[in-house]
Amino acid sequence: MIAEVIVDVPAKQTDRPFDYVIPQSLETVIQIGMRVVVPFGPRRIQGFVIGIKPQSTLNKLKKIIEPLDLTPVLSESLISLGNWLSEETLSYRISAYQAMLPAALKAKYQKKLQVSTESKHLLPQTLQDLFTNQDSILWEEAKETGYLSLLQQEVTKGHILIIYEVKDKIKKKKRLAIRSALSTEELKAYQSSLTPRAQKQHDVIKYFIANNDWIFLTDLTATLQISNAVVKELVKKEVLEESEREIYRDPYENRYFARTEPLLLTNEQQEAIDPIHDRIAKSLHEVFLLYGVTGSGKTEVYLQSIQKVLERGQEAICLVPEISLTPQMVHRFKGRFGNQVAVMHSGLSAGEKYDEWRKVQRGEVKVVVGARSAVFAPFENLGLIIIDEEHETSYKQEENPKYHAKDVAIKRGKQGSFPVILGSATPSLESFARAKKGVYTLLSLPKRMNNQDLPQVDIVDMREELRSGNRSMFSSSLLEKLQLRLEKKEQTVLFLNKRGYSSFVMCRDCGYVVNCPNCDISLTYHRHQQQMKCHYCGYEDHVPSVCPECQSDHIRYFGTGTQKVEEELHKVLPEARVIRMDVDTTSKKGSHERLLNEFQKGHADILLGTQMIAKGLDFPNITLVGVLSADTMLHLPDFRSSEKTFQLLTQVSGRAGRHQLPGEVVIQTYSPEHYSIELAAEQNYDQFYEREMMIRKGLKYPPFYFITLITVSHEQLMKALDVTEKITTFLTSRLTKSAICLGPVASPIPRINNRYRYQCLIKYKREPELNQSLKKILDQYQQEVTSTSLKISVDVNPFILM
DNA sequence: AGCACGCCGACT
DNA sequence: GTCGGCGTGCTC
Repeated sequence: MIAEVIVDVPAKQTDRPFDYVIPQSLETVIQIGMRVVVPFGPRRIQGFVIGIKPQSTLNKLKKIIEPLDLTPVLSESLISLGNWLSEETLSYRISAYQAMLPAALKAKYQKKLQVSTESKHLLPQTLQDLFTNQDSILWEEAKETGYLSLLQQEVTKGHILIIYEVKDKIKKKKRLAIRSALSTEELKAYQSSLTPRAQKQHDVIKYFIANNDWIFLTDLTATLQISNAVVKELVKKEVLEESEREIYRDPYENRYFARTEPLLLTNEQQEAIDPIHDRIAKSLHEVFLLYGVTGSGKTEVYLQSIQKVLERGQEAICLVPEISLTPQMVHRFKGRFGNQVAVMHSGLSAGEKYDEWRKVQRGEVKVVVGARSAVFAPFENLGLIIIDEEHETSYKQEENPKYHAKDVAIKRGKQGSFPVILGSATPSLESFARAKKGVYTLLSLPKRMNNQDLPQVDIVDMREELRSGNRSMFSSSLLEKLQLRLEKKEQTVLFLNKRGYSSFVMCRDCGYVVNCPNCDISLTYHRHQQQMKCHYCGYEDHVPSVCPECQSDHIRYFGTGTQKVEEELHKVLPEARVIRMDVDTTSKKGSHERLLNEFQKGHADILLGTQMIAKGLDFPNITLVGVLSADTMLHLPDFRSSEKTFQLLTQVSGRAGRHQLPGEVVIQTYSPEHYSIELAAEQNYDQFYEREMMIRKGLKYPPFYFITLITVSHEQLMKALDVTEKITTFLTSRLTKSAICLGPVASPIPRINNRYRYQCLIKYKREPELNQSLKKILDQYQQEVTSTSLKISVDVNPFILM
């Protein structure tokens, strides 16, 4: 039989199946969806079997070397989903398949030089020394010895072989398990033959007479209070046998989740859930937009919908944005569905991710809660996909394949004929517009659960503060309220919006800003290392003490980091206990949850943080939320900046007063009259939607138009510009009249790592030929892409326009 | 992506 | 006359 294999070479020319003979011995083993090792040119590489057929049109085929899996890692439906994904995102099929699997399944390649014992003595002395203790050395190491040409001579003589190894990236975690090697009768006989002094052995035998199953060595020694030696001795005597047993790493091991029962739904929740339950029962595909204000009980709707799916013997996926940020969410799912839940998020190690994935693959769990890539969970009988906080940008992957989890979810929903729920308090304009058009079904939860009032929001004009002589980062109003909370022993959350607002070094005399020499952006100041770093290429430099332009020593850093805010806080409120949450304090595993726990227990008065504290916090004692700089991302070159600002502010404000105590919110801003800030303060989504839609319509942006962004980069500015120009001309000629092709324009970051970047932005309504045209472009420049430094990136529905 | 093959300049 | 530079094209 012949296998069609997609090989692990992400390139245009290899983005198609290659035929291989399945050797007789593997005919019953090799299945569609398995990873295999195949010879490819002189190398050995990994590939995916995507088809099996009796014959090939070619006649001199190579053989599959070996399978890498015992069971397929991709089902046929996931393979076709992968093909769709590569088609939609214009990426390679191999990249699409790999994006659907845990990283642990990506192959690791090693090139080695190997010498056989017979030919070892034939080598020149210098080379023999290299192989004294080993039969092979890594190619990389060989390069460093400087004997590479000498070694290559031996390769041609046939004394040394070049071998290519394909390995899995991680090892399976194993533990030693023990069981009896004898029958119960034999054990009893052995027991009676023991001397009375061998008490411990006696205990072990007694245990195995009662239990003849496998037990982990560690568990056995712990329960019987014995040492390993006792067991090892019995293994040696062949009374017991041992075996390496594969185990799962459970990130939530030893954690207790209080069991919860379905809550009684409010009338509104019931009305929202009815149509969902109906489509689940009828196995109908439909997309629901669940639009519910913060605290309206969306999660309970999710949980009870999943319940329904499980009762029908189907499985469900719930996507949440970066789940490690919301341990509370995990608690709710584990509490309701116990060990039927697998959790997948970026906080897990590669091994843990792999283990969670395998629980799904083996059918040991029925529910997955996870970040973006969990949308590919290998369930075979899916009944529901939920996307919580559907407006979140983290659902879009910025690397190839540049997919949006929402599109994948809907595709799977259509294929499997089941509903998809998109939930948000601040839906993306795209989704809300679709709901209004009837493409999605709108379900609303307009009221908070306990009818709590929305918090009182104050907008503080920081320009006024400055005029009245307050140069600190806290307005007098915020400071006053902070003091009041300290007295009343209530908690405050301070939110610093850092995105698009990094600390940079500027000369106060001449305005010189320290820039990266390779990229056209300013270097970011890193306080703890006293260094300047470029976030795009990694360039590092010292902080200058005098201005390189005008020699003035009035050069200092600008921008507000959480550390600086913390210092200021200590100055003005020395008695306040502050917990700071940012990338520095949460980089260690589990530290995120630990800090939140401390805050919840009341070990601090103020929680100070960035983006990451905007979601999921639901603590009864928080009565004040302060937003230190509401408008920093309003001025980014992004047509979604108003939308993002509105969503973020609404989100943050929702943190206050979720329980008995009423909440207050202070928003500090330099543009208090901006509609996204004013309307976020009122929590007025509907009016924001209307305003923003008007603007989008005028500017021909989504949801009125689709957009696709092409970015061309090259070491030479002229080349990048020239190619972009040609692409723009080509596209303009092939698109319909209603499409707009903007370009070539310099990218908002015109140079990264010494590569100049130009873009072409396409806005269109309906362009069925677009994908075809884009493929043509990629084909056209394929040669230049491989031979010169030209790079062309295509992003269909981009979220970042840089 | 790698790697071999192949055609030109700088050395023993 | 050979070593090694990297342009070109292929990998079942």
